[in-house]
Amino acid sequence: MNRTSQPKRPTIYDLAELAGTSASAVSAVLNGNWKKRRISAKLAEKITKLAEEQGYALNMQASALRRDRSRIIGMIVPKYDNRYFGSIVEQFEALARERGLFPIVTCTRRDPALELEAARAMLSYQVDCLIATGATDPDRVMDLCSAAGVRTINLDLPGSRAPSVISDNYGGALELTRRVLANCEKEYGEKTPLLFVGGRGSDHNTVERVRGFRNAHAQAGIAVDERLMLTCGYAPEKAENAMNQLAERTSNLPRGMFVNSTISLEGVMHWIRRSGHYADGMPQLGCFDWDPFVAMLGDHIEMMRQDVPKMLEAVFSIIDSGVTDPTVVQIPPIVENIG
Amino acid sequence: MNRTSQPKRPTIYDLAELAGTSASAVSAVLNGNWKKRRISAKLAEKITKLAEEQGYALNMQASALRRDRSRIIGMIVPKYDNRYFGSIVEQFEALARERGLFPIVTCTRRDPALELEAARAMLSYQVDCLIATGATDPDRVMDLCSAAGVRTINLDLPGSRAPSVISDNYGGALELTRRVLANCEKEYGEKTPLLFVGGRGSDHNTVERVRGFRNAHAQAGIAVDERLMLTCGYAPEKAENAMNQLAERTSNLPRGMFVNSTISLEGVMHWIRRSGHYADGMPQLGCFDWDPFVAMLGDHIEMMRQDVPKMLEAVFSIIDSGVTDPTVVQIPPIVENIG
DNA sequence: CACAGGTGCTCAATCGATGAAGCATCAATT
DNA sequence: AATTGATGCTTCATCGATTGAGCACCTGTG
Repeated sequence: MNRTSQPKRPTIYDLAELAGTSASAVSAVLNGNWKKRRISAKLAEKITKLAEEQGYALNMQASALRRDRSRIIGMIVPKYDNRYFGSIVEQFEALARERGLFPIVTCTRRDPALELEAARAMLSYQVDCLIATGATDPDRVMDLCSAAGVRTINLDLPGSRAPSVISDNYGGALELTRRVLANCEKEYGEKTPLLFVGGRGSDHNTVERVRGFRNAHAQAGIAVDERLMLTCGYAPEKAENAMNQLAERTSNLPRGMFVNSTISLEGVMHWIRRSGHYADGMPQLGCFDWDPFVAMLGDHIEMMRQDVPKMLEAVFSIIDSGVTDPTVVQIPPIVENIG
Repeated sequence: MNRTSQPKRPTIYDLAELAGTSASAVSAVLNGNWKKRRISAKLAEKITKLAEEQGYALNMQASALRRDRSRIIGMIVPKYDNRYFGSIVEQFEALARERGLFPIVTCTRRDPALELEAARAMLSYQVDCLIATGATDPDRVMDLCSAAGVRTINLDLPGSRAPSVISDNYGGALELTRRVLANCEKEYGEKTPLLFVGGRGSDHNTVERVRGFRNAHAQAGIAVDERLMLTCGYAPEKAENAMNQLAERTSNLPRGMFVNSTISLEGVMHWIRRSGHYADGMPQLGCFDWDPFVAMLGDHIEMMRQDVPKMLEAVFSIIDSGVTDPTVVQIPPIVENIG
């Protein structure tokens, strides 16, 4: 197949020698602007064929070093363990490739230190632009990048010094809370405050969702029970612990719950099964995020699905338009119908 | 913060000028081998401080161009829409970083053309090694890479010309089938063949799982019903269509099912809900893959969880040991207990 | 016949980091 | 005084691709 199985990959100089021409001609042909550089179609064809035969692959390090732009676009993402971030990454890669950009994505496990380290690594790889998804400290990431002259865009969680694309957390939470409250009233015939569980009290999304949650209660004429506000973090174990502690404090468990992510829901559901509470009937649930199997868990659960395609379109239209001021684009999430 | 907000990022030459020294001294200090190069601690400290102040970040393109190895390790992965691939990627990134490698991952959406394009792109970025996860055509990827002198390791699906790490699909399927058959017998009091749904008839994993499925039937003294072997692809819609067509062909639907992935299970569950079949009672299910919410769907479902941590340890021990011959390492999957 | 303008290429500098080779300087030894 | 051997640096070529500048050669026009 390949001649004498070269250990080294061929360069434009190797091809030039084989074709009896110069490296600059080869370069011009292979990066497509041979017409501008007035190379004959005959030579172009010869070089193209040779490149194919030799299994030539452009050395992007060399190419990116020479050009001003690297055509690499980076994204940091907290986790790969749910459909929301999974589809963000898939969509990001697809849209990046459509634009001829090379996407590199790295997962920071919700660890602020890893977040900065990852951002630094991306800068070393000369990314033209960095998308910080769900960053715990978007502004520090932004500082790092702006010092290097690299644009940032925040996704999922907003920052204060770069453009951000986020869900309409307030509106989504308002609607989701309304629905769960309505389900409770329909099911149990009484107005009763919901539990709020999951998320960090310090993060913008949680703050906004809590606001929507409170306003929906106010509009329904229901007083929020402050003991039922559990912003304990997103991880399943944290949600489960919070539920355990709640159950120790009170015998009067809530009839309905607002769960702040599928990943927190995992802990809540696990607790419900393990603890034996709600053995007489599941609570009415609302989940801010979507998962196909959660949708099959029963008809007592409502979901808000964040509109990932629209969010990423917004991100790329910011990139394309060159906006850099800290505007916040809010994308309404979608009420997901069961089944 | 940063002086006059330079649009260009500082290079070792900029730092050298500021420090009144040479670029090679700066380079030696910043990449840590200044002791070998006999740079004084005093100068080293001065340069380090200056680098920090100026927000210096190494240009990896330049660095990688100069060195022989890029310290980049690539992975291609079919999808991000399930926990299996999600945890593979997370684990991969963690282990790569532990070794001082920079992981780049790209998702190929089960598209053979995109798979090759992605592999080519990775080669352009001079990856030292490429992990092909669940590749539809691992040997083509291998050919591309070996022409460029880059090692490949297959993960999840084996190839014939590079080392592979896969689950023990035969053993896992044998055990899973046994369990579902036993559940059926316990529940319905009769021996009855299961349905097999999902996966591609051409892929190694599916072939092996079918083999385990058949042998478990044989060992239980049950004849496999050939009309119930639906290797229709992995996508939810494909599984759903296959179920629809099956239901049109027969009125006698199976009492138990072997579903070849969570993603196929999504389609099967959707069909069960929509179609109204099984309204009188869910079938006994077995799923080759794990998802926390599936585990909560009920007690009529068994799961085999692929042992991702062990699989990735195996991958990196192959990398570390330098093995390149086409050995296949099989990692037993884990029976996941409900709840 | 001179000269403009086009065609088809080559030369050489450049991007930033690296490291082998080499050059001072100084202290210790013969 | 001459030699050896550290010590502490600098110089320069190099990695592979890109691109402005420039060199031959050819065709057509006045």
